[in-house]
Order: sequence, then C-alpha cells, then structure tokens
Amino acid sequence: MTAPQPVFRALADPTRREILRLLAMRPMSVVELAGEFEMTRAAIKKHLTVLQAGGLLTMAPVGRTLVSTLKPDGFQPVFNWLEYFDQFWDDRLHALKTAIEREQNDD
Amino acid sequence: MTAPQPVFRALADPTRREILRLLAMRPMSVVELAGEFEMTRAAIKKHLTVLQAGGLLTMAPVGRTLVSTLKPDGFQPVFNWLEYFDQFWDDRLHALKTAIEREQNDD
DNA sequence: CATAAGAGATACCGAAAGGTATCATTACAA
DNA sequence: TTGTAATGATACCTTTCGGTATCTCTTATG
Repeated sequence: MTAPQPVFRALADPTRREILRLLAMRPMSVVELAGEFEMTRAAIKKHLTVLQAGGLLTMAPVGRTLVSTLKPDGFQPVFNWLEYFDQFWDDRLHALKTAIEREQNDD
Repeated sequence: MTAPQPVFRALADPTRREILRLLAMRPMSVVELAGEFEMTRAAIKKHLTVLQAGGLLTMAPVGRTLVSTLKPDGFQPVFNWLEYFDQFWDDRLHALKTAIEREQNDD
C-alpha cells in the first residue's frame, strides 16, 4: 500500500491537475506543456517533479526533449483512501466494492 | 458543478485526512478532536475551517461545544474530476468509480 | 453569581510552496 | 562546426500554510 501523501499533495494544485488533463490526451514535453500556461518552463518542470513524486507520471528523455507520460496507476492510492468512507455509500455499493477488493487481493 | 480546488486543498494535509477518518466514526467537538492530535485546539479549528470550505463537513454549535459532522457528499467533486481519466482505468476500477458516482447522483 | 470550559478572533512565527531569473550543459540541424 | 533549442541546476523572492500564543466572549454548572 503506497503512502497517499505524495499523490494528494500532487493533486492539490490546479496547474498540476490541468497538466494531468493535458497528458491524458498524449505525452508531452516540458516546452509543449509550458506553452499551455502563463508561466516559465522552470515552473512547469517543478510541477512535473511533484507529479512524478506522486506517481502520476513518468518522465523519459527523448533526444533533447523530456517527455512526460501519464501513469494512471498513480491514482490508485486515492481510491484506496476513499474506500475508508464506504460506510456512507449504500449497501449495494458496499457489496460491489468488497467484491472488487476481493478480486484485487487475488492478483 | 462545484469547483474542485477547495476539496483537493482540504485533502492535501494528512492531519485533515485523519480528522475525516475520525469523523467517519461519529461527530466530534473541537476539543475531542484536539485530544487525538499533538497540536492545539486552535490548529484543529483551522483545519476544520479548511475542511468545511471544502464541503467535507458541517459545524454546528451544540450548547457551548462546536460539533463537526462528516458530509460525505463533499467527495463528489473529487469523483467528478477523476472521471476525466476514465479511459485509463481498468474495468474493475472503472466499475467502482462509476458505481459511486451513480449512487451520489441519485441523492 | 462565580467560575471554569469551550469556542472566536487576532497577531505572529517559521517553514514550505509557487514562481522567476540566470547560467551551464546537451543534442539536433544547417 | 556553429548556432540554437531544450533541459538541468542553483539561487532567490514572495506568498501561503501549519501552528502557537493570547485575549475575549459565551455558556454550562456549582
């Protein structure tokens, strides 16, 4: 079970959430991403580092560009944490969720 | 559609997430909550204010105590935002997420 | 009423976060 | 090879955040 703090911290900033939405369309370089915001490449790079620490993307050099790719598995700790609040969602849902959890434990 | 920023910000702090877990058991007063942490009542109160701004709890005076109660609907903007990433999730996780959204939309 | 417990409000502090500027380094392309 | 585009790294600035201290106000309870 991954610690949830890095991913929650990564999601707390609106610029970072927007970066994730852009990366959902396709992998992008730092300069490409910076073109979508009114801030410097250095600032974008910092955000990417935080997102990487949160496990939400991977960065790989391609030639002289650094390409960031969304890592959807990174959202898993968020769902795991939210599951604690099962009790507030109704019985049908609870049954479904415990079934899902059982499946995942079988992996 | 509620803006997601307040709730994401509220979830970014580990103390606040722990407060939510405690409130999931039962409503609690500020002093009661403060007893669970190594910090002053004023600090706890600040966290509660942030959580309230995020729509995750309600605060109501009961006599001379202020009782905080979990507001599970507050998680909905999180799910709404996460929905954008549907395309990347495997079927089991997708089933879990859409089920939660369906339940909450039925309210 | 007197007193203590719970909370509101304000000011303040230190650390972390968001962002810019600058310079060095690397890789492609003409 | 020479220039330029992209990244790396560092230092610095400003704002926000987490937290404490202090004082006041209100409300139970003796």
